[in-house]
Amino acid sequence: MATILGEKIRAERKRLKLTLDELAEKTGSSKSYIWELENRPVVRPSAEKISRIADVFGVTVEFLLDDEKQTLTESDVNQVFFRRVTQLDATKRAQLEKFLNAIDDDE
Amino acid sequence: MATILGEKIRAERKRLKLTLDELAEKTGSSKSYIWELENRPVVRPSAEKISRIADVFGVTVEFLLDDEKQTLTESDVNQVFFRRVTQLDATKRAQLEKFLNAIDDDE
DNA sequence: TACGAAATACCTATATACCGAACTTTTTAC
DNA sequence: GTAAAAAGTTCGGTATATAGGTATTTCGTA
Repeated sequence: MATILGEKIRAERKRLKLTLDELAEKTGSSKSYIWELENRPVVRPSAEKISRIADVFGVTVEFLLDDEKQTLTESDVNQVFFRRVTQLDATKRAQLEKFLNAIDDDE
Repeated sequence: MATILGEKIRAERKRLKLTLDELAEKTGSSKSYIWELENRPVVRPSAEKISRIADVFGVTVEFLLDDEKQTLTESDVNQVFFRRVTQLDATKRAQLEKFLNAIDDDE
């Protein structure tokens, strides 16, 4: 019944052992609205609310909003790949970006 | 008169040489609403809209929303890059790995 | 110059984000 | 047990997000 976003919010709230009221206060919301975010079948919160919630949880907005992304940690494979990428010099990094642009055809 | 968010959206849109109409279409919005985001003195867009706009621009939601943040940091750039990579299908991901191997000559 | 098209600015209407307060359920302490 | 307190749920109302229209400006080109 709840959205994936709603489930994530509830999970993180529970992880931090916060009540609806506490999370509401920390994010400048009402507890009824936090409840709605967690439970209603369709929600469309403002960017500002989501941003403040992400702040309290210590996660990125992207993590909260991306339904594909169910876990906080990247896979080990990704971590290795990303470490190599961050260590590239600027020229090679630019080459890689260009290559990514070429194969990642966004319609 | 416009918000900092509005100015950022306009700046990025211009950088990508997009019209209001084009950005609207890419983000599933109306052009009038994109105009309002850029020009109205107060706006409170939904997380979904901002997320889709950030996607088109290739920036993080955090960059768009944080008024302090006027320029993209290294970690913003990396975050977007990594996100794109994780969303590639297996074939393209393999291509990218191969390309990385080619340019990343570990002496 | 003029004319159409494209871009921009603004207006109106509708759906819904979000709140406060009341209500119900669960937990805590005696 | 049972009463109070805390947590969670529901609901009605108001403000506003957003689409879709229309008016105005800019721009290319003959």
